[in-house]
Amino acid sequence: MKKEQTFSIGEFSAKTGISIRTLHYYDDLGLLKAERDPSSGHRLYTHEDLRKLQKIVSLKFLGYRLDQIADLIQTTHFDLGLKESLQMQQKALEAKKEQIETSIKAVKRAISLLEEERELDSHVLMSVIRNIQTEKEQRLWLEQYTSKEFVGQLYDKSEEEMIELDKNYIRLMREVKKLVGKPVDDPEVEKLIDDFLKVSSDFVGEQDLSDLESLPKDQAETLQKLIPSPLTDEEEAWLNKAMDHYMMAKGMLKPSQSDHQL
Amino acid sequence: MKKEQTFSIGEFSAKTGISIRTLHYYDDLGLLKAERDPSSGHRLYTHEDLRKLQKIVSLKFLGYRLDQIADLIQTTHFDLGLKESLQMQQKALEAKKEQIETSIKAVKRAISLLEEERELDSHVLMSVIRNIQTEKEQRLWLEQYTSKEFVGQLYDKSEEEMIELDKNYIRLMREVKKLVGKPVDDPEVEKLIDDFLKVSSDFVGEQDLSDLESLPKDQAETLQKLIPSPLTDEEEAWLNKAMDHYMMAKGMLKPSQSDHQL
DNA sequence: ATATCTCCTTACGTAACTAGAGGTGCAAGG
DNA sequence: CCTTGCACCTCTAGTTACGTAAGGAGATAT
Repeated sequence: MKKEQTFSIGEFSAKTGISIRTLHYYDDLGLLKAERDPSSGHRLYTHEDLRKLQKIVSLKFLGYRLDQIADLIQTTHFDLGLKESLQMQQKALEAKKEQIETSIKAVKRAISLLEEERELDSHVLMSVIRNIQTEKEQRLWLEQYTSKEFVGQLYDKSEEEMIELDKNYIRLMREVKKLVGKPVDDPEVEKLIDDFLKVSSDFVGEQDLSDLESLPKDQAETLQKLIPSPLTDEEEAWLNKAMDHYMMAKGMLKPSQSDHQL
Repeated sequence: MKKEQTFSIGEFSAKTGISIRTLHYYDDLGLLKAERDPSSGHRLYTHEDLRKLQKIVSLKFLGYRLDQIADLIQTTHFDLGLKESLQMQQKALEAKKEQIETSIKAVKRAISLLEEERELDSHVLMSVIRNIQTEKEQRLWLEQYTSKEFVGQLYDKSEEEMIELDKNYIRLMREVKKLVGKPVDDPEVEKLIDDFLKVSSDFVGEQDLSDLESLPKDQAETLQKLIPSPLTDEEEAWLNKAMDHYMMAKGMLKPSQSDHQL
């Protein structure tokens, strides 16, 4: 005759910090079935249940879903089989972590941009964010066609450089949106294109562009999908026209696919 | 007459990587309403919609919920008002990140324990995990009653020390589970308690225990809730008895609340 | 006798989709 | 002409891990 101390669901909930509703739920699922007081129908929890619940909570903490936990708590001894499973959990968790870290990076950059500019076009901000979001894909994609070093030089910049680039980018986009529609030979427009080219060359730094220029045209389209533009169709068309005109005027040939993407 | 190129939902989905279902869903929500071909009823997406979708995806990336996004995409210009909102996002994201990091830590430790031991009692492993999970609370709680330095010395150990401690812990628990029921004056039991005390003193290191011993008894209970034991009631009771006997025999007084918790 | 307390069950709400069933319109192949 | 297939449509239900609320029973306190 063990005196088997039991607890009501309320006591058990208070003891463990797990809500009554959750205990009901686990009971319904069969994950943690409590005995019943035959007269009242009230659930009775034992010390044994307490340990079982601790197991459940721990496994949940490791990232397992309840149905997986239902399987796992059957076994009283863990062996190397669990190791594999744990390694999968680890990978899943690390993926989540990385994705959150990228988001944090984007949020931070958005904040510092807002601090500098105090008001900006939503499309512009969005395109900056989307750029961060897709950076990894962009790199992987570019590495396919160029080299790892090239990509590294392109992307691995310091915090300040990044912000500087963002600011320039924003300024340029603002200008474009302001000047759109003006004749392509307007001096203001010419200055804009000048600026554009300067910022672009700052961006790529002192590296060799031949890698980039050897990209076939159809793949440049794929790249465009990865790097979103904050411009409307008209703005984009106008900018292309202005670019072409500038190139022609300066005798820099090739009035075809001018690429103004950063 | 703008030629307004439009896309079917399939094309749009392929272009953006967002599933057709999701596009339907966004349409139903009113988040991204597509025009309809009057004859077929098919959805028609424009370039405008593309940019809107990019905004949606970007905001989702920043951690906003769809209903919040529905509000946010109304405004075409962002200002300092958004900054606060972004800072909240940042905090939320960082909280998530921390929690994931703790989980990763737990998973890693579980893995390395499994590698060392190759098979172990599930309760023991769970209690190790739960210990990691509640470490923060334990620290906060202890800091209330002792000092920050004391707590720091207790918890801030190197990776190897941690694993070493875990291994000792596991060994002790295994021993307890093996010897449970033996008479308290059995030499094996005595050796176990010896071991227990040695490991405990290794754990607290060369620091002053007076801080810990001044904890009132009722609060020691609270601590027990935070630090789960992998032992069954019998095992626990037996261990307490053995402890008391050991203390008495060695003339170390106080046969009351022996505390074998790590 | 009534109010309060703890417990019970049933069932709907949440977030952001995914999956499936069942149906329409249109083009090409037999 | 009929069928097949494709791309699209709508509508319903399922997913995860609960939270919240409604309505009721039995025990205790005033």
